[in-house]
Amino acid sequence: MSWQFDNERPIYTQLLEKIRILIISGQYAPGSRLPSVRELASEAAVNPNTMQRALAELEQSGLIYSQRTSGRYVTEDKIMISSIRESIAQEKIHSFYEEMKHLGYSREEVMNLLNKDKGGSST
Amino acid sequence: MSWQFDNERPIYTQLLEKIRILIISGQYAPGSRLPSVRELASEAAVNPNTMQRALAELEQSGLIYSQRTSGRYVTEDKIMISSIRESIAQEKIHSFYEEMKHLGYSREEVMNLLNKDKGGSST
Amino acid sequence: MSWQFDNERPIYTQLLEKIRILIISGQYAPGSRLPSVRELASEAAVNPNTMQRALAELEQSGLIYSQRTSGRYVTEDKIMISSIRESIAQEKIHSFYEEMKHLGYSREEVMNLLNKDKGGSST
Amino acid sequence: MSWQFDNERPIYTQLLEKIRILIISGQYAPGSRLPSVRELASEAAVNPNTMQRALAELEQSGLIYSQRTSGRYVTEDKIMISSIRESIAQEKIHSFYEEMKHLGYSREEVMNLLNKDKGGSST
DNA sequence: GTGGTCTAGACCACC
DNA sequence: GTGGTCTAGACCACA
Repeated sequence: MSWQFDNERPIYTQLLEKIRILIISGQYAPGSRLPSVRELASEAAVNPNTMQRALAELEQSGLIYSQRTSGRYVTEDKIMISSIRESIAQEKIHSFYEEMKHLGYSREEVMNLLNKDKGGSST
Repeated sequence: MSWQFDNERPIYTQLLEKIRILIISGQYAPGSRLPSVRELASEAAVNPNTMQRALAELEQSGLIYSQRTSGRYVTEDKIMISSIRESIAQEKIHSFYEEMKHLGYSREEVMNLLNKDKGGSST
Repeated sequence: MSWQFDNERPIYTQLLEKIRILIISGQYAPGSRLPSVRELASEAAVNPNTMQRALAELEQSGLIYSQRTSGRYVTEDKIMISSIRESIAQEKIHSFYEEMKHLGYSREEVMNLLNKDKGGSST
Repeated sequence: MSWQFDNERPIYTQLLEKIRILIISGQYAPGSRLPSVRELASEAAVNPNTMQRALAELEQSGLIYSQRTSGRYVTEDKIMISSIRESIAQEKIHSFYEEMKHLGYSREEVMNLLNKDKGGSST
């Protein structure tokens, strides 16, 4: 797990997105218990309050819920998880496509470029 | 031209990106003169200082240059413009592709989704 | 019986209120014997300690009393029961009325709205 | 303005509700600027962070929005304001009515009690 | 001066 | 030990 942040955006936002990815991609399974706030915070090397805030926002979105004293759990609602996954993907695709159009690329050109990137190393 | 901003990122950054797009996509032609800071600022409904800052950063990148008394001009260097265009595109493609991989989408799935978005309305 | 809880308030408080309602509304008759802590706890799917605490507080208020060996009983004092019932009702009415006033509703408007809700389904 | 809190619920929740009432009842007019976080915090005698949190939640609900550096403003959307007002009222009425039913009061009895409370002093 | 973020640390109710 | 709240205080980017 990477847990590295850029300074452009708030840390809690980046935490939120990272954990959301872990849930959406199934690495935190539906219904499973998350590590405690303190554990996650120390693992990510942030203040527990910061992690707390990220989790609180995730909770508000419904992806996780907290059980008063026993910990936090991923929602069991697989439909919600996959629908969030899809809506995030849709949003990313749409905005990506728009940005490329603004740069003056047609759909075909975008496709070509995407194909070229196929073997690219990742970060 | 839209000129609407979100509160997540500094306005001057958003201005910078918008103007850069205008140059890269050719709507501000190479060698042409930009509107004055005041004009641009009032058009975008921002503080002239903010617009000034955006232009200053653009100038630093070499995309525009200022002529002492007569104003600011887009660079005549078409090579630079197109190379910036391409590097921005490459970067967007790469990060987009990475993000989709994190969401668990394969290249083929991304392609399919992109094709589906074909007829989507734009903003 | 529902026995479902929200996370905003302590569970033992919610248990307490629910049982108090059962007594006040007569579903646990004056002088009758309550189910054992274990029974109640398993029925409500909570930890026996939690149920215990709820009952202890109820006992303190005088609504129930415990008989050394034979269990807990609802008080025979019908006057006390009905007076508690009325004071709770008064309190609810008063605070409800105040809240509606804060929202800017006159007494007449409240009455109208209450009449409209007449046929509403309940949870 | 009262600004007194009970210990049962988080302070930021109570702050949120109080400010929401001020907006909904029109005491903070649509489009008007709110006092700064620091002002509000000192007025309510709470830590600025606590006030900040309350305002952040209000912002998320759409009732207020923050202008990067100039302050926070009440939404201009009067429709939203009045619809929130009504939904809060509906919710209060419904739950009040339900609670009274649980206590064993019929609609007519509730009406009578409400009428009696007519001249009651408030807190 | 404005909103916003982050840290450090303490304290609490709950189970 | 769990989540949660609150404080105090520092710091930052922004307009």
